[in-house]
Amino acid sequence: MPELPEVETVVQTLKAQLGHATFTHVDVLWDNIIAQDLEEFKTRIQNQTIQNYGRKGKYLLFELDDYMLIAHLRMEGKFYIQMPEEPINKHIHVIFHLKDGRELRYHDTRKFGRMSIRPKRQDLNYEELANTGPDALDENVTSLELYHKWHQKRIRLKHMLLDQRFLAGIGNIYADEICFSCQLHPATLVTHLSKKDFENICFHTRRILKGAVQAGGTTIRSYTSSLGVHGRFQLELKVHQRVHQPCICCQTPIKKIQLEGRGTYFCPMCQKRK
DNA sequence: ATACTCCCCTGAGAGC
DNA sequence: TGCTCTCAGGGGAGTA
Repeated sequence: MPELPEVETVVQTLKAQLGHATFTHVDVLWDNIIAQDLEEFKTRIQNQTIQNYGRKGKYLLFELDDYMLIAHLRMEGKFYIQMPEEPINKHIHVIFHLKDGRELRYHDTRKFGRMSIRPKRQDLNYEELANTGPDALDENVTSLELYHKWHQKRIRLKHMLLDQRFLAGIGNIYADEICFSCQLHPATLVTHLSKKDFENICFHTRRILKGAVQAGGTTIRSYTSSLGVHGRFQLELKVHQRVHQPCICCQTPIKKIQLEGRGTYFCPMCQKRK
């Protein structure tokens, strides 16, 4: 599923392939993808040119002349740039028509993704982003700030990592990888974490996500209009999806448990509960 | 304020 | 082979 690095790859790829494209109109084939009044969405997109591309956490931000097109891919959302004559896959739910004749098509097998168009504003205070904290790659946020804000909460480490108000962009896969790199049990209570632990969490979060962005970036050339734009995570996962396989550090079989309703992988030897 | 539960969806995999 | 059942999962909404 797309997490921060995949979304970043999508942003960069669309920027390279679409540039300052202009929308003529949009066809919506599945209404629930649109998180606002459908007619309002359709009206606002007309004749808008993309001025800039951005991202906050897992949200894609297309800055238009007067509006911001905000999209979340959730589990399986993808954007394709295709020509009108290309067949429309059954999982295509939104078709943006471009002035240059191409189409930006939104593909989403499970229909979990959402998008909306809001009047543009400088402060990024869009309702969609209300629960989105600082971007995980925003270096201006210090571990000490995060420590003061979070260490007294009665939640587990995995919960904090998945909470987009902590650092936006971390999903289930990277949360497990971060816990592993920090040698912390995902069920550790946040109140038991030290300032040093928060330092490690920030360091490894950024290290892992940046590495994944790089990996996504390296495959950017392979994207074509028919291939789809969805980002690829090619880094080797150290614990996630590796149940029963030996830990790369100590050979202990990786365990899988349910935590916060999420499948959670960890090494019972390397990651001790504090 | 915080903590659950439900919901949105489909494809994959299990069981028969 | 083919049917039915179960489940994953980000995040918002609703409820306790």
